[in-house]
Amino acid sequence: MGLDLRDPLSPAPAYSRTITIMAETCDFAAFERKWQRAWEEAKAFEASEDPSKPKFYLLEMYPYPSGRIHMGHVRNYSIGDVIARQKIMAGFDVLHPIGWDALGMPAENAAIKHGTHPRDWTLGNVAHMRTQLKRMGISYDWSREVNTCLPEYYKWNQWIFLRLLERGLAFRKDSWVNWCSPCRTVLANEQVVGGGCWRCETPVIQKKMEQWFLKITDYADELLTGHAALAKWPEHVLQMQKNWIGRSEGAHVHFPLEGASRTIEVFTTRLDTICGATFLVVSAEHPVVAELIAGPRENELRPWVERTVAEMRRRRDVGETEKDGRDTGRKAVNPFTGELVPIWIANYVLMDYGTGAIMGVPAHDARDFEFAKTYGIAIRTVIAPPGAPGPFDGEPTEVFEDPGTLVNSGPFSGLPSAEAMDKMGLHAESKGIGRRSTTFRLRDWGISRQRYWGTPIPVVYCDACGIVGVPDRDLPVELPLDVKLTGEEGSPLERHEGFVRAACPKCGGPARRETDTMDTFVDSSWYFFRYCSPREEALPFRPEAARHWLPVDLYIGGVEHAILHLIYSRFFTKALRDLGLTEVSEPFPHYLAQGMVTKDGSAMSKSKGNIVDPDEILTKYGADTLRLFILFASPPDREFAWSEDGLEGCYRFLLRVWAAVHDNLDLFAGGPDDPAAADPAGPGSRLLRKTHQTIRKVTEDISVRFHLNTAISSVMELCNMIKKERDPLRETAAGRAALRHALVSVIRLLSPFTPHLAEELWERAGRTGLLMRSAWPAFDPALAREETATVVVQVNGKLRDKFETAPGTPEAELETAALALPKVQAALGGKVPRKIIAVKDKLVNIVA
RNA sequence: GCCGGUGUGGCGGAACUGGCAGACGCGCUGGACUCAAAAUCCAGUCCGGGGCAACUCGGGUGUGGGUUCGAUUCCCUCCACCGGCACCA
Repeated sequence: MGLDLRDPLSPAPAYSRTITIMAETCDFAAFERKWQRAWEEAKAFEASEDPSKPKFYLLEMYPYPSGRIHMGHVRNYSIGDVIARQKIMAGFDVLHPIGWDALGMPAENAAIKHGTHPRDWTLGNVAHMRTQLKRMGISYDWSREVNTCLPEYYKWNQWIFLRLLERGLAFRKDSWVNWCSPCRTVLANEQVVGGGCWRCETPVIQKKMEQWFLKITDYADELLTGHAALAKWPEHVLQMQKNWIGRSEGAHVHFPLEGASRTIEVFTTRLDTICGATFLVVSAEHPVVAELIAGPRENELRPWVERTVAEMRRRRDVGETEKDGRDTGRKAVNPFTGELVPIWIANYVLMDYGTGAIMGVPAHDARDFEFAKTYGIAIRTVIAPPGAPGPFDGEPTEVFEDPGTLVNSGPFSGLPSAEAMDKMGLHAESKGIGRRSTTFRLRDWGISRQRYWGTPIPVVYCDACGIVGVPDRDLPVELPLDVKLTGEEGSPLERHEGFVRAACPKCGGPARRETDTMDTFVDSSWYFFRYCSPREEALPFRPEAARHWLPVDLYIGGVEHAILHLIYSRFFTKALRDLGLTEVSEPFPHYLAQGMVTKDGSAMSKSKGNIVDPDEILTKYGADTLRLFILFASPPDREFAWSEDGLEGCYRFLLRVWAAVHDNLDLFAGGPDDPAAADPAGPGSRLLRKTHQTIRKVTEDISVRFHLNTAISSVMELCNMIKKERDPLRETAAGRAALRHALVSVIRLLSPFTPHLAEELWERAGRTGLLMRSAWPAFDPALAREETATVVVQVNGKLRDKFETAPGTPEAELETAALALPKVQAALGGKVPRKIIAVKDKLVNIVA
């Protein structure tokens, strides 16, 4: 070989080879466009819903149309494309859709800044990004494209909302909510990350507002138990969701208030420690506080309570603060011991978890211990550590939080913790003083947003009828386009008279329209259903279409949505199931969490200034090189480090493939590739075997392990062998057949990764019809089988020699052969083997 | 603090079920081609020692231990980094 590999982006040189073949310039730019057009004309990627084929629904997270695609998108969509294309060739009916998560604040902020309309800004971005994705050659079924900012999409957000409203799963609540000042809107708990806004990182403050919520907590238990069906999710994502849902088993117990008819209810996960409850603490925000402080000390306590409440609201979500409390002077009865215990108000008890009140068991809870030490409250041991001698009547000097054996607990003394919790729960239930129960950390999903560019919440407020849902026939409630976006406080919709003023659908009287819009995570919670029947006009999606396609067979996307989108979507799917629209309970049984794209050690970001723009790379190298590199440099679920040198290496590899095919172009003149013409025992046998081993490896790496990087390296290995063995092989007919078969296999195996180059070489090798329409290569296990096995010989575990043998040679023969090796004898140095371990086709280890 | 993940050459990474550590690529070194450079091609490249040499000896997968004939792989300890949760009773 010795082909001239010119820079394909320089003008085509009139260059001829002196050997046998005309060198054609490898013009990526030209043939990438050519094949993109050919696929489009052939509708090669439109899902057929052909019942004779097995279906495969492959989904990648749809992008927010921010303006341009970034490397994270390139990676996500390149990974998906390899799998989609391989599945298509393997005979599946593949649904591989794309759309736009097109509502949201950036559009509105851009509009305020640049005086454009969010709609124009968004649609402009969509148009640009669509051409970028097409330039990447991703195998999307563009006929199913959805765009959430169009009324034809968000109409169905409203429809679903109304169904949830009818079932009480959407409700209005006046509560403290997370407020982000720069974004001028409320945020859901999931959207507060480390105390700050998930978008702009500004610390959120608490505001009391009446808001719309979706009752995700109704599904808390199922969201957790559903994990059993998610065996193909990464462990850490399940763990994150588990933490987020925060299920705790325990008991609710009533402590009667002394001198009153009411009780204070607490939640505990350690009912076994209740006899050690020497005080009660209520959150400073607890409604009972007003009653507790009423009386002579009110003037003393009220200012402290007010200060503490203000402090707690400001500090919410920012870690531990010093414990501070006040004794109310009031007492409650411990229902298990009958003792009177003091009631304290403190800053360390959260109002929105459990009941907002706890029993203080200082001997067995570190926080209560700290509090009791500070304020001199009695501490009593009720759980003995295993094997501890006792007695347990004095005050302990440290906390013991593990389970143990009950002491000082009346009739329950002597029981182990687990058993005591059961018995004491039953006791509480029979006496009517409490019940065993489960509590969750998960909160209902606040979906109201005080911004313009979102789905209008379809309700009106009528003085006579109250909250009234907009009737289905009046959907969509369209977002008015004639609004003034000024960036002032309050929703622009509030100031839009024509929008706000409405007639009550019930009584016809004057009514006011809801001006909040929906969280955009509502849109993405069901978009994968819409893809199944994207132009459906009677329902959000056709149930039969959903039945055909759902669940999504493989979902690919970044892990940053582990407890946002991925938990909301699971909730929506269950809610839609309960509405009778689908039968699936889990939308994504298989989730592949793609790793981050980094450069110089940190994630690509504007603030770090380490962004590489895919457009630049596409212009310089083309789509195939970019795709290949981003898939080759690391496995999909790991971090990916950008490197221009590595990219260059992939580019060179593709030129070598181009050269290898052109250098042997004469072999393809004789008709189709026929592996039978290659002789498994003849001159091309090594290459033939390597070819079939490579087909096997690439097939498995793509479809079983998703190790796309090793799939690519195995094709590289095959290319290296082709190059090395080319000249002698061309001497014989069998050799030429093996060479041709290997080259054709390289083209076909590369097609999911570098589809344009593969199509181009397929055509140049004389094949007719699209490579995409041809079948995925099958491997012949007989041809892939090694004809010899290498047996390594160790002496005392150290490698000393190796030899070749026929596969399946019995262990006894291997032992004899190994002992006969001179190097082995030398290593033994006359010592007599004590033991010999032989493993068929693998090794002999001689222990002396 | 609790939970989860990761740790392998100069770099990205490979080794699938406990059996040849470092595939493939980058980078680097030397050579060919060239007036020269680039590109391309060929050869080498875990570390250390010995040999003119085909070679040979020793060490080596974050640390320390364990199980095993044999450990990157299984178990325990510790360390580092990344991520989640965090006064959740």
